[in-house]
Order: sequence, then C-alpha cells, then structure tokens
Amino acid sequence: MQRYNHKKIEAKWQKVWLTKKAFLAKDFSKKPKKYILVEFPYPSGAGLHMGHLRPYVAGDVYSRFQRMRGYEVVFPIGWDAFGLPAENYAIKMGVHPSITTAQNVKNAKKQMLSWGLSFDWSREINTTDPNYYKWTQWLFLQFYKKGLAYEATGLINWCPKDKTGLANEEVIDGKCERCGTVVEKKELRQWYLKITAYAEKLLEGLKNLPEWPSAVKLQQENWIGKSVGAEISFPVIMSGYNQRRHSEGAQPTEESLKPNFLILHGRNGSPDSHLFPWIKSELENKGFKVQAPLMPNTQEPDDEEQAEFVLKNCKMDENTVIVGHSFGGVVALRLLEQGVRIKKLVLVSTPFSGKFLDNKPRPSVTKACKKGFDFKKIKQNAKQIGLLFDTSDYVVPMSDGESFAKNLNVPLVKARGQEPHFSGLKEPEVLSSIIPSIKVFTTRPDTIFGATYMVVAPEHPIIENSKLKIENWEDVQKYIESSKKKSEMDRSSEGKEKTGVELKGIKAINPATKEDIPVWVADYVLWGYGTGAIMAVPAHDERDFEFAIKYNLSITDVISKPEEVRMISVAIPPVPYVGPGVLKNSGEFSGMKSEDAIPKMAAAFGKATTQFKLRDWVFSRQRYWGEPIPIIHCPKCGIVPVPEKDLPVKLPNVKKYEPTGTGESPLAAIDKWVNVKCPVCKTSAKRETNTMPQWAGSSWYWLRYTDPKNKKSFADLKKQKYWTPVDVYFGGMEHTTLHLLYSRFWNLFLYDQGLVSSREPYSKRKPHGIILGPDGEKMSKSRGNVVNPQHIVASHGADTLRMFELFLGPHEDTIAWNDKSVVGVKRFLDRVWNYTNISNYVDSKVTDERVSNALHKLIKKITEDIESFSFNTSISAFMSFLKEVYKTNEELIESKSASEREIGKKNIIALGLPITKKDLKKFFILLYPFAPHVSEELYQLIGGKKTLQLEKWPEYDEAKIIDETVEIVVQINGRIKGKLIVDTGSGQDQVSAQALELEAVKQALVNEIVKRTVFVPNRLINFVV
RNA sequence: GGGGACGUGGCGGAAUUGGCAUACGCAUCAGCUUUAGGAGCUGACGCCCGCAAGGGCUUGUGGGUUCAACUCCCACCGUCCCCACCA
Repeated sequence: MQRYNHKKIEAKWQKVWLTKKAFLAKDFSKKPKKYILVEFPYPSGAGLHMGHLRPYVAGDVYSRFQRMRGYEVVFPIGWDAFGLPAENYAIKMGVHPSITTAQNVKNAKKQMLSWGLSFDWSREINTTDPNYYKWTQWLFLQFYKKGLAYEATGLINWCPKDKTGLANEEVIDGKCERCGTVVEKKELRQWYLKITAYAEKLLEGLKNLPEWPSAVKLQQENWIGKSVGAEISFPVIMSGYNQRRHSEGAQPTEESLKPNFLILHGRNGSPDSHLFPWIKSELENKGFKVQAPLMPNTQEPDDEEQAEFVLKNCKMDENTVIVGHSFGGVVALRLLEQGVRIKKLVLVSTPFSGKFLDNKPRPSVTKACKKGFDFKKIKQNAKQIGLLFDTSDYVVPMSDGESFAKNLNVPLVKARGQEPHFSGLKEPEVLSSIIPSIKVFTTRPDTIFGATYMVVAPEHPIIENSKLKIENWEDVQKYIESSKKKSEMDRSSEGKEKTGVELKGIKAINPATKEDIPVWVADYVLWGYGTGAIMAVPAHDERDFEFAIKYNLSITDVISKPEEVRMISVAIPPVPYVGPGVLKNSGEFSGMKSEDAIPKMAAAFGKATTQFKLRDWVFSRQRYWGEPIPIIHCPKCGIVPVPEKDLPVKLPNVKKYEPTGTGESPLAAIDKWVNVKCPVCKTSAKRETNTMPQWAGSSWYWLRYTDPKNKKSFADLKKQKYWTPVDVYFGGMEHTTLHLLYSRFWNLFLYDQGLVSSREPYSKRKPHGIILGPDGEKMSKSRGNVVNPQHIVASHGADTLRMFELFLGPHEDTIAWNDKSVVGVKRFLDRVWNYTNISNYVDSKVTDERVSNALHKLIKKITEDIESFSFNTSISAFMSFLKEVYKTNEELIESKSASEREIGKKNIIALGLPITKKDLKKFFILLYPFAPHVSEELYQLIGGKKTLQLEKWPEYDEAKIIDETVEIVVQINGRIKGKLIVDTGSGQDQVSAQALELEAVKQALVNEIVKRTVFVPNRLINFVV
C-alpha cells in the first residue's frame, strides 16, 4: 500500500486540471448558470494570507459543488492592482509599480493554484491593464456626461502621510483607512461622483435583496442615513450700520425703508421662464414690489439697448434691488455706470471675460463684455453688491465671478444651483442672495415655536458673507480657527463640551414667533450635514439644551409630555424632553399632536425634505499609481472629456513617483504628458493630473468577467444577461460601506443607462469573519502574528489546509488562529486514504447496511450544509461517518482468514466495514469539494476514469436514512428516568407500556397519579404527575 | 450616545418549528504496539460528593412562560463589530 503523499498527488491533479481546462465557464451554455464571485485581491509583496484563504476556499467548495449539481459555473478571479503599496514600494526601491505588480501577481497566482482553487483563469483580469482601465475611464465619462461626475473645490479629508485626498468612507475614526494617520481637512479642487443622487435608489434597492444578511443591509442603510424632515428659512436681519470701515466711502446706511425689486433676465430668457416666475412670487408673497420686464432682442441682446429700455420702462430709486441673471447682470452694470443709484445689486452668474466653458460662440455677449466695466462708478451707485456663481456652471466660468469680486471688492458666493447656471425652476440660493436667510434642516418642525436661537457651522458662508456686519469679528474668527484645529485632533478622547460664539450684529427672525433670535457659530453643528445650520430648540433637544444652559440662552417649552413620561421624569438637574407630545405655546398649532403637526408645520414654514448622511464620493487622488482621469482642461473650452477614440489615457512611464504634497498629483510634473492639444479647439491644454481612487477598478469588475476580452465594449450585454447578477458574492464585512456600496452605485447608474442588464449586481452576499492571529489580535505585519498558509501546504498539504480552515468555525464568525487541530484533519485524510487502500473492502459486492445508512445520512447532511454554508459541520460529519465505517472490530477480525487475522492483530490495522465501489465513489464525490486532490487520486485508485468534476452529485435515499430502531427518553415531570430502544415509529400506547415497566419509573410513580402523558414519536415520553 | 452581533467543558466548537446539552476536533490521562522517539490503534475525559453503586449541579447572572428552555419573554452583567455632536 502506497503512503498518502500529498505533495505528489496535489501537484499531479493541479496539473491535470490546468491542462484539461477543467474549470472553464462556457458562455450561453444550455445549463442554468451560477455566478460565484470572491473579492479579487490586491497583489501585495507579502503574498496572500489566511484572510484571503477563507472566502476563496468557501467559494471553491461552493463552485465545485454547483458544477456537480449540473450548473454552468463561472468562478473568476483577477487583480485589483492599482493602489498605494505598489507606489510606496516604487518610491522606496525605485522599481516601477508595474514590475512589482507583475511579480506579486505571479506569486499570488502560484499560491492560489497550490490551494487547488478552481478558478476560470481564461477570464483573469487586472485593473492596471490598459485594456481594462480603458473601460474604467470610459465608464467614468458616462458619469461625466450625465452630470454625475463633477469638479468642485471643497474642504475634503486629506491624509498628510499618503499625501492624498480621501473619500468619507475611507476615514475610520478620524484616521486614514490605509495608514492610520490622523486625517486633516484641506481645501482642494477635486473630482466627485454624485453618489448622493442615488441615495434613495441605493436605499430602495436594499429592500429587494432578501438574500443579503440584514446586518449588511442595516449598515448600508445607516450609512446612507435618510432622515425625513423640513427645510425652513430663517430671514436674517443685520444691524443698520456697517461696523467696520472697509473702504473710504462707507457711509451709515439706513435699511429701514422697504426695498423693491427689479429682475433682469439674461440672453434667451424671459420673465416667464426658468426661475423668474418663482422668484417673483416668493418676493411678492413677502409683500415686496417686483418688476420683471421682458427685455428686447433676447436672442442676440445688446447691453446698451437693453439698459436704455429699462431706463425708459422701469422705476428705480434708492430702495431698488436689481437682480441681474447672466447677461441681465451686464445690463444692470450699465445702468449703474449711467448714474442709476440703487440700494443693492445682485449679480447671478454674470459673464465677465466673454469666454465660455462650453466653447460655444455667443458673439453679442462677448462683445458686451469686451467693452469692460467702470467699477468705480458702479461701486459708487450701489450701496451693496452681492455676487452669486454656480459651481456646476458649464457656461460662465467661476473665474469670471472671481474677477468681479476682485474689481468690486466684495465677497463671491459660490453655491451649487439646482440646475447648472441657476437655471432651474426654483433656485433657493438665488433667493437667499437677494434676501439673506439661513436655511435649516429639522426633523422636528413641530418644535419651531421653541426655537430660541440659531447655530451655524464654522464653515457656513453667512459668516464670511456678513463679515462687515459682525461686530465681534475678531472673536468669531478666533473661534473658527480654533475649531479647525480641533477637528484635526483626536476628538473622541476629549470631552465633547460644546463651545460657540454669538454673531453679534446679526439676528434671525423665527418665522413662527416672528421674534428676533440670536445667531451663534458653534462646531457642534456640522457643515457636512443638512444645511450646516440649525434652529436650536433647547427645550426638546439634548445638545441645544446643553448649549443653552452653558450660554444662558432662553428655553421655551412647546411640547406637553405624555402623562406616563411626566410621572417618571422628576429629573434633577432638568433634562430636555425629546419625544413626541402635544404642542403648546405654538399659536394656532397648540393642542395638536406632534405626529399631526409635523407635516402641517413643515408646509406652513418651509417645505418637507429628506436629508441623507451620505456625502458625494471624492473621486480623485493626488497619486501616480491609479487610472488617469480622462479629462483635459482647456483655457478656452474649460473641461473637455477625452474623446472615446483616444482611450485609454495611459499612465506615463516615469522614474519619479513621489507625491508632491501640494495637492497636485506627481503626474503634474511630467510636462510631456500633461501638455496636450484640446480635442475641441486644438489650442494648448493640460491633462487632468489626478488619478482615480482604488475603488474605481473594483466598481465594475464583475461585469468584465462576463466578457473579459471585449475590445468594443466593457462587456457585451448578451453575455451579461446570461451571467449576471452574481449569485453568491463572498467577501469581507469591512467592504460593506465601501466597495459594496460603490459598486451598487455604479451598477444602478449603468442600469439606468441601459448598459447593464440587472438592477442589482449581487443576489446574495456572504460575509466571512476575520481570522485573528494566534494572540487573538488582528493579523498584521507590525504585530508579527501573520500566519503564512504556505507552511501548512508544505507540511500537511492543501487538502488539509482547506478542510482545517473550514473546520475552524462558522464562516461568519471571527476566530483566533489555532493550528493545533491541523493534525486532526490530517489524521482524518490519512484514515480516508487507508480505508480506501484496504482493497478487499473496495471489492465488496454489497455495502454493509450500517455503512449504507451512514452514507445516505452523509449525503443529506453535506448537501444541506454546503447550501447553507455550514462548512464546519460538514467536516464533523465526514469524520463521524468514517468513525462509523472504519474501526477495529473484533467481530470483523474473527471473520478473516488466519493470516489476515494475524496481520490485522499484529499491526492493529483498523478494518473497514464492507462498501462497494459505487458507494465509495459517492463518498469521494461528497469529499471532493473540500479535499479535491486526495478525492481525485483515490477515485482513480479504485478505477475511476474521469475527473470527479464531471460526476453527478449523489441523491440520498430517504428509506435508507431511517433507522430500524430508535432510543426513546423516558421522563417524569421532565426529568430523565431512563431510556428505551423501540422500533422506529412505535405508537404511544406501546411505548408508554414499556416505559412503565422500567424499574426507575415504577419507583418514581409509587403513590403518584399520572395526570398527563406527553409523547413525541421517536423521541421521548414524559409522564406528568 | 445610537445601531447590530454574541455569551455552551481546559480550548475551537455542535445542538433552534422548545424534546437525551457538551456531537466533531484539539489538549490531557491510561492501555496496546514500538529498541527509542514518533506515528498508529483502544479506552477515559463538563463540575461537585462518593472506593463504588449512586446522587446532586451545569449553557454569563437573576426572574418568567412551559409537561419540557442553550433555544421563547423580561431585567441585568460582559465581549465584539459598525456609526458617532447627523439637527
């Protein structure tokens, strides 16, 4: 008998599988498909570790099982190879990332093959392959075309060590997800993907994923963070005088007289289009007089002609506020140049340079702009000037706004319009630039009568915009500075005592009570959520209460607590009541219940809205080793996408990769690459030098697997239709609010574009628990507790490694590494080997009934366990089975011939109960998904001709599972008194009679009357006395 | 502070429409075999009392429902994960 040589047989079968291409998945096969996916790895220099093994082995067991069950299975793999480690290594060693990546891929692939994983290697992909990232770039451009990829300057998370911006999802406890450095805030120009536009769909979609664990769904739900409430504007009034002398001519300005409004539309506009009807009615509802003339020659307007027209037809005085939208702003400026004196001028997206981002000619506008402006006169004739520009404008550049701001010496307000160029039907930003107000989001509009003060976040533009009116500007500025620093510190360790400073000189009006209330700046209000401002209701909000107590702000109770709450809350010190109740001190709403008042009051004072915690996805990184963002910046045309025919935009091969730390990518220093001709106008332009985040390539990779070689599209729709959605996706819990959310977003978007065939990418998600080091700590190189799986492959073999890993515990549980039981699994496989090699049993004509019974039970158990991913109990079941059929048995030894008996006794070789080849084969099929190499080898040994992969999964016979007799537990009052062996299916009368004969039962029932008998067939009988 | 998962021998763990708690494996002990080591084989192995027969206790703690609770309900204690001043 040969010894079980794992090295030899594993190498042999791995070669057979490769050369026979045993695991190739066939497109459009007649069989039903199963798409089984594991998260593709980042090929690091350290190789694959136990953390990779777990989902891969689980996926492999599942794939091999499903192939034998008659499915066309695709089980693909690839490499998520862009990212920081390769780049950091390149910086340190001077080796190009593409070289280290190729080496690491080679090594990791070798490991995977050594584990016997049944991947379809013909579908292997690599995110750093230009043939792959061409399509990542192409997909990015689809987002851009639909306005879901945009460029904006904002305060973003910045890792000072990796010198790159980070997405919200990549910041864990205020630290960089990659390197653990405390993240800073930095103002940077960034690309964003507008994932917030899909917040509702991402949330809705979760409802149609019944096979996702609720923990995963809940975590995504919390991350998206929907809350329903109301948006309410609080008008802001400023004291009548500028407190700070900001220029020579500053004069005290009376503001008590009511303003009137003149609205001038732009080119191709009319007072009946876009935002104008809405603005007009909003202003008129507040009791203001509004003029909104239809200008002459709107197609190709002439600024002088239109100014003359306004002078002739409109009334203007020192209380007039002129609002000029786009070209209307140019006309307004002409009016002031001609000596019209007004109260306030508001320019909304008004052109200055005469150049446009979309590069379309607008000769009349350009001509008007080229004349220039007399800013000195304009400043003299308008007491106040406001500037509002749209960050998503694709016609009028932001630099025009900056030019106005510089020449007029007034702050520029940058805001995002509902539509680009503030051309939506309602544009609240425009309205608030005309009459300043602070917009708040609240989930409790029913408490508005209790709003006794307001708080804005330190970043709130109202502060900068009303700089000149704020009396205690130094204090305010000092506070803003200190809170900026605070956010860089580890705030969790500090007590969260609230601090703030009142903005003196400005007041807000509570729209419900009409009272003046103070406005504070405090960093307990976050700029990143809602509107960055709150109405503070100290009586009914814990944070507002704490703040009000500290700064002695007034507290108005507007909710009557329910009786039962009042009874138990005799709290000292007093606490705010935050629950619902009945309104009081709330004017006409007094007496209503919170739930009824909320929608009514939301409508009365503002409008019902929904807020999400989800932020837009910061999609650019200032690093080398990533997909270049396929965009060109042209001084004439602005942002120009790289034409599809020019994709991919390849990463240049360079010697220096160091991040600059300036917020520019290292690519910016490569002149030859950066300088290009604009694809539209052919003038000198520059490439976008930021690269995409690591999550880009993985946001669509499962689609590429369906059609990995396609040169014409990212994946043929017919092939997608056959393979997608993914049936089971194995992966880590840590990706729940990263990759898993991002890729759902991409898929939902592409589905809306008709580019993918299934709405959701993954039908079932199967997360796995992490494997801790032997010390119970998370495995990491720095702790030195990393376990290399290759050691076990070498010492005990891949089959042992696989089964051992599965045997550690339930797939979802976190487990500490403990390699002591490796030998237990190896012993088991040795015994399987030995059992098979006792040839006389292999040659049996019949299978022993005990074996047959055990085998059919095993078929049932393994089938059910794989389907429910309970791999650990499968391994137990195999061991129990072998124990049943393979043991030293005196009776068995006696039945042998004398010489055999002698051998048997002398070597104490355990002997097996008889089993036929046919049944033994069934056992090998069951074992095959778990220990494929040894199963193949043993099957061949007993005469098998083809790979087990082509065999059919066995069915179990219900009749063979039923035991002839069963043990029945006899209880009195639920306490065990004895046991009985009876025929399976025995009735109560028979069992009861036998049970009452038991000595222990007889004794216990002396002087007792059985009141009731509980009988569970084949299980127990319980006498209640 | 909010949300979620969980708590069973010396250890990893098994058992859920409520029905023999501790399967399977590791470790430990004893026996056989072996020149030895190892491997293999056989057996014991939750805790307490007892020479034994036997008895009592036991699934984080306390209560409840039930003929019967690891399993269901309530309260508490503890561990882990996620989010965290989210208006």
